[in-house]
Amino acid sequence: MTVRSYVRGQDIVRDGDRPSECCLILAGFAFRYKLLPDGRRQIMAFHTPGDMPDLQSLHLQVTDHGVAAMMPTQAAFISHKKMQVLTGRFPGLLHAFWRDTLIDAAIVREWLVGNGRRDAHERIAHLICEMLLRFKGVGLAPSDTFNLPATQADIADALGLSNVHVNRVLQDFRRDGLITWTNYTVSVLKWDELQVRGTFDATYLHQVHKAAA
Amino acid sequence: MTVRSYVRGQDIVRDGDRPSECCLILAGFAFRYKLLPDGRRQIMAFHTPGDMPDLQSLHLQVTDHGVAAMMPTQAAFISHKKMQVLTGRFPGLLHAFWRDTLIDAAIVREWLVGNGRRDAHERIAHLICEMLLRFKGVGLAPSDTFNLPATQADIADALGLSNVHVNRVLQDFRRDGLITWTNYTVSVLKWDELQVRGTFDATYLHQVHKAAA
DNA sequence: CGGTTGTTTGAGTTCAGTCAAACCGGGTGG
DNA sequence: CCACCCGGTTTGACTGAACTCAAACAACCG
Repeated sequence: MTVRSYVRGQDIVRDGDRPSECCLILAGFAFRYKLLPDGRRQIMAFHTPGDMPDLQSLHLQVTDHGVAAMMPTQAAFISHKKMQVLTGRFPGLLHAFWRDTLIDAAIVREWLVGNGRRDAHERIAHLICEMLLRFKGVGLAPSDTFNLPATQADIADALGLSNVHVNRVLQDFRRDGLITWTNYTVSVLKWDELQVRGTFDATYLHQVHKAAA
Repeated sequence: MTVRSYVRGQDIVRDGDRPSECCLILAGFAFRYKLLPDGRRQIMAFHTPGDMPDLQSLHLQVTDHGVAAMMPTQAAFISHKKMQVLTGRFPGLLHAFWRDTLIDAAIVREWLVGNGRRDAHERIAHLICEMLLRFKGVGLAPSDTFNLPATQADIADALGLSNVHVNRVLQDFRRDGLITWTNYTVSVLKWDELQVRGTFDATYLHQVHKAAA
């Protein structure tokens, strides 16, 4: 097992690789993304410490998307061989990993709904709701405030919008007193209303402890 | 194990259920979908005979989306208990199921890219490319022609477009001699050009036999 | 032969994109 | 210590892809 460090923007896993190890985020923030030939980018997930964004490499030879750091980030790498030994010995672990990839997929599906059928305001409200609950679940948002090292352009690429439009929607939400969002720090001021604006329903997160919010 | 029959539009798995069994499509066609409170719909996957759209229910208590029949369809239901016995006895099966859910997720991610960053022409071209390769893989498109029991409104709900716009794009593709699409039968006439128009790259399908096309 | 479902066409609208410039704060080097 | 730069945010003006609404058309079916 090796640990490596990354700076903002650096690839942790490269699209097209054939990894022989899985990575575990130890500290920092990462996202998964795909690029179209002409440079358009779609971000498909945000990852916090404790996540293993790369579990699929255990079964799928070639990686079909990249993982990049959003800020100084440390990741541990565990060889597939060792993973197999571990899961062979502790079948519970195997099911936990599988479950993890299933929740991951559930979140991507919800994003698909957003990019397909929600308008810009709904998408952004929904994303904030999701972040807050997920971050609460892992202790990254003890109050209704959390740190999110994403630029407005990153948010745009996650939600299929332009950075300009993200900016305008955020201003609307600020004007309406729903949130504050400065300096990579997000605070949710009116949770209930934000949920409504985002047509948010937390079922898809499959959280065991229904985090109160 | 029980077998049930469904008509077009009927739910095979209902959103919000707590299933105690997994379903296997035996014949027909199905899709997975979510509805927003006001009725907007997002289709998240199409399924052919042999697929198990519901594998996630093995690990996630409550279903976060529906599965519905696109035409007269038969599905077999296998209890979770039996699934556990099977996978316990044949660990290879367990990994095959996991792998299947991973590919499923990879396809959803690619759809996310489409709905987020591809325009209408690209989305539709991409979907046709994907369908052709997947259907070839399971013998449903021996030539470059296949049956797809989806209305233009279904396609619209899969791609985050309006039915009217889908119609207009299809006319463009027909005019350019890329495809024909009548009576639920799709033929790809210019595979190479269609791939270009859809910025299609088959990596994400993780097909073992690189299906020639 | 009506009724129903799906496709096609036309006209007008809008949400979000593009382009371009101004602004702002933090870091750096002269 | 300040001028400059750079990444990120904000603002304004204009554009356009895709949507909505509404009606016509076509095919199928009982």
